[in-house]
Amino acid sequence: MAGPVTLSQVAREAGVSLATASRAINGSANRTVRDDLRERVLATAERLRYFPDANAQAMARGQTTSIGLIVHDIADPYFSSIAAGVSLAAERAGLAVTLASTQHTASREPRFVEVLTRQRARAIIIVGGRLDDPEANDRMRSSLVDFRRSGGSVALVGQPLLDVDSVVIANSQGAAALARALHGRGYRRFAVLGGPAKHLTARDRRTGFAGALEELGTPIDPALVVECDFTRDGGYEGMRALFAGSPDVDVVFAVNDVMAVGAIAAARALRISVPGDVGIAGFDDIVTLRDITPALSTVRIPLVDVGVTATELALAPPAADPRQVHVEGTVVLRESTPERVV
Amino acid sequence: MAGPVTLSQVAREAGVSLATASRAINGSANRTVRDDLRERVLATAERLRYFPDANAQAMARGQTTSIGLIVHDIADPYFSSIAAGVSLAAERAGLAVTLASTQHTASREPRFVEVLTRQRARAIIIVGGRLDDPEANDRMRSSLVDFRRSGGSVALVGQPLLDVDSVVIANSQGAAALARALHGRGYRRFAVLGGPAKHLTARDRRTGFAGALEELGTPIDPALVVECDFTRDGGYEGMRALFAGSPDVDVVFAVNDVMAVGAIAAARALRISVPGDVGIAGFDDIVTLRDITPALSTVRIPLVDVGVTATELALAPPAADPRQVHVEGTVVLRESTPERVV
DNA sequence: AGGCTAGTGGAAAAGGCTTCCCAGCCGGTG
DNA sequence: CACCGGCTGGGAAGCCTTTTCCACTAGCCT
Repeated sequence: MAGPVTLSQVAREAGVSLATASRAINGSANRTVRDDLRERVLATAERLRYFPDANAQAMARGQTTSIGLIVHDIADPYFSSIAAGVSLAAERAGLAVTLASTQHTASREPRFVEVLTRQRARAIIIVGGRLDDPEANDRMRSSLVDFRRSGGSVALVGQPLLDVDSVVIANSQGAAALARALHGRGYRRFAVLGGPAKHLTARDRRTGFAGALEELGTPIDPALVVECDFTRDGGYEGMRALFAGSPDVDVVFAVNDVMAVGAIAAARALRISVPGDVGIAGFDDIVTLRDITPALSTVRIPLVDVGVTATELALAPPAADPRQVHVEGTVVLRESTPERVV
Repeated sequence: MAGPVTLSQVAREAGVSLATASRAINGSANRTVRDDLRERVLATAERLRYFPDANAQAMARGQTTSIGLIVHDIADPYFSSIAAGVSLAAERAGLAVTLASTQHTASREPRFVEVLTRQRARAIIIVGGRLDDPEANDRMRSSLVDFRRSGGSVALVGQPLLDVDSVVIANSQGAAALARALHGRGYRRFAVLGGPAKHLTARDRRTGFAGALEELGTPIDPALVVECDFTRDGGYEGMRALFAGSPDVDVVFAVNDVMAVGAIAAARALRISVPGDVGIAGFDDIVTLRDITPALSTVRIPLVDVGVTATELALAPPAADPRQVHVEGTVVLRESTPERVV
C-alpha cells in the first residue's frame, strides 16, 4: 500500500511491460518506444509521482550517481569555499555529493573512505594538506586502493602524496612571491607563524618564504619561525609567543589568513600596532576576511576553482599515471603591509 | 575478476552459504552463527577486502544510511557552521550526509529534494530562511510531500512554514533584545540594513528590532530601514544608500554579521568612523568574524548546535504534528557599539 | 526411547531496476 | 509471394544483500 511508487506500478497502470516503462522513462540508448506508449508511461509516472529508486538503479547499472568529498572541517572557510566548487561541478555532472568532515582527526579519513567505498561512490575528492605522518598516509593509501578496486576514482587537493590525481596548490611559489613582494616594499626583518611542524601545506609555505628571503640576501632567523596550530587560535598564541621575546621584526607572515587574523588580534592585545609597528601577511585570501582591518596582504588562491578542478579531474577518464594540475596563487598587497619607509 | 568483492565470493571462499556469511558479518538479530564459522567468514572478508554494497543493503533492508542537507550556500559561514553540526550528528548516528547547495536559487530547492527522494534518504535537513513567496513554498511543500511519502522525514531550520519539524531561531526576540541593549547603551537614532523585503529571516529581525524600539519610545523612521541583499555586498551597498541621504543616525543594525561587515567597509570608504560617528551591530556571531575591527556587537546563535538539533529532530521517531524547537540568541555587545556618551 | 525444543546451516525469495534476447509485425525487395 | 531486416514490445535474467522458511542435529525431558 504505502511506500514509494515502483516502476512496476507505473507499468501496470500504464498497461505496458516493465521493460517498456523503463525505456520510456530513461530513454534507453539504441532503443525507441512508440510515441503513444512513451507518453502514456510518462503521464502515468507523473500522475503517480514516481521517482526511480537510485539504489536500485545503481545496482542494475553498476554505477552510482554520487561522489564523496572529504574535508578537514567544513566550518572552516577554506574548506567550505572548495566545497562550494565541488558542489557546483557535481551538480553540473548530475551527481550528488556526500560530505565527510573529519574534524582534523586523521583517523577519520580512512573511515570515511570506507564509507564511500561501501556507497560505491564514483569518485572521492580529498581536500586538505597531508601530514608528514607516513603511517597515516599509508593507511590512507591502502584505503584508497580498496576504493579504487571497487571502481572509483580519486582526486586530491594538496600534496600529491597518495598516488592519485592531484590539484597541487603552489604553496611554496606563492609564499616565495609574497616574500619578494614584501621585500620590495622595504621589509627586511621577517618572522613567520609557521603552523604545525608536520603539516605539509604549512611547511611548503614556510620553506618557500624562507627560501626566497635567503635568495634576497635577507635570510630569516630560524628562531623567528614559530610553530603553532593552523587555526585562528594558533595564530594568536604564536604571535604572543613570538613577541614574548621582543624580537627585532618588521613583518610577520602567518601561513594562512585565519592565523593572520589571530595574529592581528594578539597584536591588538599586546598593544602592538599593525601595520605601524609590524606588518602582517597571510595566505589564501579568504573571502569572508577581505574586510578585516587592516586589510590583509595575502596570496589569493582561487578556492572555488580548485574545487571545480578537483572534481573534473576525478571525473575525467582515468589515466595511467597520476595527473597533477598546478594552481598558482596571486600576491595581493593591502594595508597590513604598506610601503615601508626606512 | 575485477569489480568489487561480493558477499558470494566471501561465502564461497570461506566455504559457507551466502546466508551464513551475511549473518556472520552483520551479526543478525535472533540468529547466531557458530563461532568457528563466523571467524572463518570474518577472516575471509578481511583477507579479500570485502566491503558490503550499501546500495544492495539499502534495497534488501528497505532503508538507506544517508540523510540530505540542503543549504543556500555552503561557502557562507552561517551555513557551513550549521553543516558542521549536521555532519557531526550524522556521524554519531552512523549516517552519511548528502550535501546540496542551492546557490540562493529557490528553484533548485525542490530539485534537490527530488534527488534526495530518489536516493531514498532517511531524512532531509533544510537550512535557510524561507522567502515570502507562496508559490515557491508551495512547490517545496509538494516536493516534501513526495519525499515523505517515500518514507523520509524532514526537519527545517527557519520559519516553520512547510508543515515539518522545525528548529526555529528566535530572530525577532533576538533582534528585540539587541535593540533594548543598544538603547540601554544610550543609542537613540537607529537605522537598519534590512535585507531583502521577502526574506523572512531578515524580516523577523527587522520587525523584532523595530517593535522593541517602538516599545522603548524611540520608534524607527521607516525611511531608515533600507532594503538590500542578505550578503556582504548587500550590506555595503545598503550602507552607501543609507548615508547618501546623510541621515541623523547614531547606530546601524545590519540583519546579519556578513552584512555588518560590508557596512563597516562602506563606512570606511565613506570616511564615517565606526563607532565614533556611528555604531554598527550585526546578528549571528559568525566565528570567523569575531576578530574584525571594531569587534562587532551581535546576537550569538549557537549555529553548530542548531545543526545538531535539526538532525536529531529529523531522525527522531515521527510525531503526529510538526514539532518546533526554539533556539534563543544571546546579545553580545562589543566595541562596535560602545556606551554612548550623550 | 520417543518426542520436543533449541540451535544452526542453507536454499530461495524478495527488493526495484536495467538490459539481453526473443518474438511478432511491418514494409520492402527480388 | 516468400523472405529479410528493422522496429518495437515483453519475458526473464541479473545486480548484491537480507531474511524467511525449511531441514537437520543434538540434547533434554518424561
